[in-house]
Amino acid sequence: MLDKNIVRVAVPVPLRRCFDYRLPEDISARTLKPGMRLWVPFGRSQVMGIVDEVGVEPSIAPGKIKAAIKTLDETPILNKPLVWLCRWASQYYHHPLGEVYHSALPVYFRQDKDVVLKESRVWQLTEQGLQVDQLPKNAVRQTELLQYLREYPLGQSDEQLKQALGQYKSSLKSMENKGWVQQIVVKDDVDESGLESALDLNKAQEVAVEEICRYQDEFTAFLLYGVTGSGKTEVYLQVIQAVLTAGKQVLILVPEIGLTPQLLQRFSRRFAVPITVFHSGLSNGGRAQNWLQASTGRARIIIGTRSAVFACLQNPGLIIVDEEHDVSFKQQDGFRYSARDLAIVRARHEKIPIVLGSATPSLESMVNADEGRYTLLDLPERAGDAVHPDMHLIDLRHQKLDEGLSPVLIKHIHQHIEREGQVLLFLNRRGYAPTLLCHDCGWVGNCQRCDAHMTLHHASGQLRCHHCGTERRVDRHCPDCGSVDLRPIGQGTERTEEALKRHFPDVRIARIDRDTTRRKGEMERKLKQAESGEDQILLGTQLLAKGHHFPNVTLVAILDSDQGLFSADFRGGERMSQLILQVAGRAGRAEKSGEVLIQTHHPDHALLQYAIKQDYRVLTRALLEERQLVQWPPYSHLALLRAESTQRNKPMQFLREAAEKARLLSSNSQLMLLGPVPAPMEKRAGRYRAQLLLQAGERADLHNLLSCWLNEVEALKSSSTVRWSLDVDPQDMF
DNA sequence: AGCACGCCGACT
DNA sequence: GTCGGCGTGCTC
Repeated sequence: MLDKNIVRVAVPVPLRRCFDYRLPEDISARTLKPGMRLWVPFGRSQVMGIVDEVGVEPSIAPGKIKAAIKTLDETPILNKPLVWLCRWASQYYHHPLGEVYHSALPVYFRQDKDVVLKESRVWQLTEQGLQVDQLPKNAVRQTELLQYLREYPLGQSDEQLKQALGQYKSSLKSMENKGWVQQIVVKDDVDESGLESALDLNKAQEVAVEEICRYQDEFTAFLLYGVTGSGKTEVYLQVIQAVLTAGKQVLILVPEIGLTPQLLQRFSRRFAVPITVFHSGLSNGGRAQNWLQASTGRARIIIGTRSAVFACLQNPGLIIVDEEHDVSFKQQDGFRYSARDLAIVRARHEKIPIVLGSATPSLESMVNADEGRYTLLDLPERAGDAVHPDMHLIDLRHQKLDEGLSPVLIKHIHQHIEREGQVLLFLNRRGYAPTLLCHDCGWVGNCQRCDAHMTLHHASGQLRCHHCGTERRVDRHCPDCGSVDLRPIGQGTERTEEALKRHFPDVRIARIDRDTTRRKGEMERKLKQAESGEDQILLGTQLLAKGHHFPNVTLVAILDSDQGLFSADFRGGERMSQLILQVAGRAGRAEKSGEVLIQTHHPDHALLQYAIKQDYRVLTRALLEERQLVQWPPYSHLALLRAESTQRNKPMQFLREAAEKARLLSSNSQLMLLGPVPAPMEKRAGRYRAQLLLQAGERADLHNLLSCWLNEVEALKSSSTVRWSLDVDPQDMF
């Protein structure tokens, strides 16, 4: 029997069900809507829940139902399309609805507190400030601020200044005291003078813009496939212009925080509309404010990382997913959603176009385009005069290497530096050396908590485990036999930097990896310096491969491509190919022609051979044939049940029982069970891990099974002895 | 996930 | 005699 005073509430606990509450007299069932926040008693405490349904049949005895305390909203904080998206995601990823809602909301909204949207303010130069031309040499910060604000006549928010310049507050204050800058309240209709104007488009760009704009009021998915430098961003900008003109909002998803400042600056030079950002670098307060900017419709452009796919929008008109192939769109723990996939689902539901952009689209997207679900927009030319870089393999076999650098490579670095070019080197291993070995007794620096070696970090004199973070001081002596003959084995960026310094003593070398960019803002500072061309050799990990523009780079080299070629993950080849082509895009963008060198022990490997021809289409065809042959995605669909415990046998035992249940349920469907097997690195951070893979030809078969199966899995006694989770469409199997 | 209840070991 | 270990069970 339906009772209008009973509401179903999604509470932030890892339970795949909702809880019922009775409405007290001061809350009317009529004003309560799904998507509203409700303050409710839960266990011994009180939590914020989201109303899922009003007027339901109670699922437990009426006597057990508690009364809700109060509502926290007058209108639903999550609008209808967002409630729909969260419910959809909860079902698709089989993740508790309460937790899905929770990840869609900034932490501020989880508390019993009022959050109101403040006016947005920006800093501008005053007349007086514009006239200042020379500052004392030591006023570095002020000079920077002055220059920077000149570029933005419409002003910059605290947020934007912080992103661009880091620590700036005190310098700005003293400039304010001198009357050079002032803070003004942004009006919603800003004047458009001083903005950059649109660039001329080439034929392909023009077609892309026209195509996308043609479908402004319906769902269409576009795959914007364009090599680096083909002018994807200009296509985005012109399409955004059209959407803004129509009075709608644009949501742009990017893979990394590191990419937001660049985009933010480019957009704010082009559009006179409020822009807001969503990413993990924001404070809680900032997050809440930006969220409100988007949900009230004040912000017209919203740029963010993964979680921004849940940004509540007043009037969305377009979604863009930039670098759609990037794995960071998939959340790797907890609620394991793919922001790219949810963005598609969202666009379809909101009836708006979505653009997926990449120079190296994922195989999934390529197949979707081939089969007509996405409209392919090809940007074949490099804008401007830039040409494809020359790409060559360096055969490392029988070569005498100096810390992983071949003589051929060293010669090329010399040549490029002599010609004033900049050199970019990739080595995907930070630290000094992957491990430390005792030459006398064979002791190696293993991690106690993981099945892994500890990486030697020379500068800090430590062995550090990159999987759990454990650190240990390095002695002069072997801990086992006391010998002093301890030898670092293999190369990391720290060691390669040392070798480079030896070869190029007069050259400025910058190392960019997580170790050298630990401090906040350090990454931005280093990149800025690198982009200016001040450093002649840039050495870094994959951090460097993502979307940064280094206009002076003429030589790019991958020092060790072999580890990617023989990865245990079936996506290893795809990742490696994407990396090579992304990296190649960093070479020779401007007037200087570029060169790309790849060091390998397997110069005949088919993937490398395809990659150096720089034809991603041919490459994907080869990769897809392989996938089809063994029926891996995109030709099948996967779900991975993971389990971990501090006791070695528990995860396997639980997964064996779970597999048995699955076998019983799936006797007549096309479902394959692979495993359970111990995870490739069985022990990590002191926990033993195992996994069970489910594979199905049809997505529907998989999902039909999952719902029933998880209920049974939950009911297993062994399920409470392990930590387990389901990963739908896993990206990284390990 | 929290948080309690509950039944067995080494301590002031 | 207590303090506290973490196994098990519940949360409307």
